[in-house]
Amino acid sequence: MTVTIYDVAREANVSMATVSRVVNGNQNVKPATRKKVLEVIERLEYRPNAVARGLASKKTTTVGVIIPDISNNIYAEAARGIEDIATMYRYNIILANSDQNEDKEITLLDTMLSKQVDGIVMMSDEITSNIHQAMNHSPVPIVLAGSVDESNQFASVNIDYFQASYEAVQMLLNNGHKRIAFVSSPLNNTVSKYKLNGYKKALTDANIEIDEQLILPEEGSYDSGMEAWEAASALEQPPTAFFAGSDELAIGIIHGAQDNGKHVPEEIEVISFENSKLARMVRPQLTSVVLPLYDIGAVAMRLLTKLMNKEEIENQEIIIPHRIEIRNSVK
Amino acid sequence: MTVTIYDVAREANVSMATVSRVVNGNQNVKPATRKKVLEVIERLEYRPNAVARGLASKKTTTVGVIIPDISNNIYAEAARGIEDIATMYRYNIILANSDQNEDKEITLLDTMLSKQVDGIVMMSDEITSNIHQAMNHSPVPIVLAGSVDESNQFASVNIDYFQASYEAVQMLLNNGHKRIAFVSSPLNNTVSKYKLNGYKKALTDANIEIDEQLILPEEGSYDSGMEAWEAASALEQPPTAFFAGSDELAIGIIHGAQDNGKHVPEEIEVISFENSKLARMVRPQLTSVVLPLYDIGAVAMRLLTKLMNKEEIENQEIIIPHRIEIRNSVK
DNA sequence: TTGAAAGCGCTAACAA
DNA sequence: TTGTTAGCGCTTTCAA
Repeated sequence: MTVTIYDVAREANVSMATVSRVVNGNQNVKPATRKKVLEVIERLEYRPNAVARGLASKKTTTVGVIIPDISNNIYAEAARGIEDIATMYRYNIILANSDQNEDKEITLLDTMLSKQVDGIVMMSDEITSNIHQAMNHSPVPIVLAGSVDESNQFASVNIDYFQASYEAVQMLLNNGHKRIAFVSSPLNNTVSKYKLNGYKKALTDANIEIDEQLILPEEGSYDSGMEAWEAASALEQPPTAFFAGSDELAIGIIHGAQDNGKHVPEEIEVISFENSKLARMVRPQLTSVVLPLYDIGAVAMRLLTKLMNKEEIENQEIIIPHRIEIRNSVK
Repeated sequence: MTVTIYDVAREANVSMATVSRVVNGNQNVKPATRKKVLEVIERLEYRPNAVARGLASKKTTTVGVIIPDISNNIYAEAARGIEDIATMYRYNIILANSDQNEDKEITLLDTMLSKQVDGIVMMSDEITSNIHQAMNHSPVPIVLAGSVDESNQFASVNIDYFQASYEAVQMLLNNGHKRIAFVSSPLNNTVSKYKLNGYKKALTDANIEIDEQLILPEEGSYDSGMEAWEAASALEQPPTAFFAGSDELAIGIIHGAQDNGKHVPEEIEVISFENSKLARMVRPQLTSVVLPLYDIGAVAMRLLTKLMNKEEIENQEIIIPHRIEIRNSVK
């Protein structure tokens, strides 16, 4: 029913090997033969079976992508970067959501390997030792995107979260703030930990004592931003500025403040860490560290192609540059 | 190097057929044999090769997902619904972005079929006749999610866009508005066309003449929402209410109005069509038709599993219920 | 309950 | 430049 390479060979009066050659663009085929084969392929509407090809060649030209949650813009943006570069290099992507769950991440790694992917791009908030081990067992290369592995063993693409946070907090410090709140995801998230360290270092360098009450680990959602504002404003000495770990958090904080009659940035200043398109969709618009998610995904995928190709890599832990986009939530 | 079913068979002193049976949960295996095989599998860390299995069984347990753009929240939400149900039924997903481009959509269909997916979920703004034809050539089932095919030939999952729009505009009408603007994506988008028809019908039923100047086809982005506001407010008789095709558009319109000193909803009322999490992240919060993207994706995938399973389907054009979420952008 | 054997559709030596 | 021939790792009759 389905037409196979064998049907084409018969119709064109050549061997399957020759058909295979023309399909794969092998130059060792006489132009006349190629033409004849191509005609038959078109006439029969022959479509090579990638599964059979994968079995024979041990390459599937598909890569696995494990991310926490595609419906979260942060990851979706990265996924787009990954897919664009994958397409550019003629790979397809098997995409799966892990919900940040260690068991799922490990199961997913296993599933993808059983599907014989040629490589994997992974985004994970915390590379636990179990995941570590699973990754080490992989016969194909894996690169971490926007995820840091503290053992520094795996290929990865990130920005310098510590330094970026340091600069963000410094901006607030330069505006005279002494009480700056840190609002970010739970601290088992490795990236958040780096952000916190940057925050602390900036304060310490400015000779400001760290007040644990101002460190508010939240979920990253809009609502938890509002909650963070409430918790912070209830303090005896409330903060006058916020360093938010994401745009949603920042918007939640700003709305929390505004709903209570506070003006941003006149009374409360807020700096975010993400710079998604949301940053421009609030009043005041968000001043934010730009986290180049698309680029992180794209560079990670590009790195993976090199690894799959067994090219020599000078440095497999890539740090891409960051900057701060100045808008109106900071004076 | 990699361990195969053959290695397991040898180690366990059984035939490959028996190993295959235990791996596939076939009941015709003596418990003792099963136990022995399972032990060897564990000891050897045997992982079945899904590609070989796919070639032999002609099933890959993977489905293709073609969507316009994963970095757009609308599609990402649907993708999550698709993936969740796929996972539930033990399918993996090959995800690709089409950017609404007909050529890409057709190429993608072809690529996925060559990878031998067992089925396809597709989201597309316009099912052109070329796509139509490509879909008809598919040996595996395809279901459209949140996409309407005007020929009514394919399985699909949608809400009643016409009726939902009718109700939204009616809500504005009931508040006394006579000049209501329609702002939505370009009208080659089939869904937008239905929305426009709902809008027109509501006006006509209220004996209000349709003013083409109030129909503003935009891109769907925040910026084009702002532009729509500007264009509309520059009219001799500007609209007093807006029906926006997406949350971003609605927010752009609201900010456009607010930046020019207008109050929403006191002076300008806006109703949206989407109800993403953005709807709550503006002031005033958006009153919006809820477009249940996650559900659309989930139901589409569920339908696909039935089709792949060759189950009898009573109705392959599913319309799921919609409602309007009342918030504060409408009085 | 188990095994033997024939493919699934293709690639990749190797030979000619 | 082309063809022959083994596989790739598994499923699936068919027999035993």
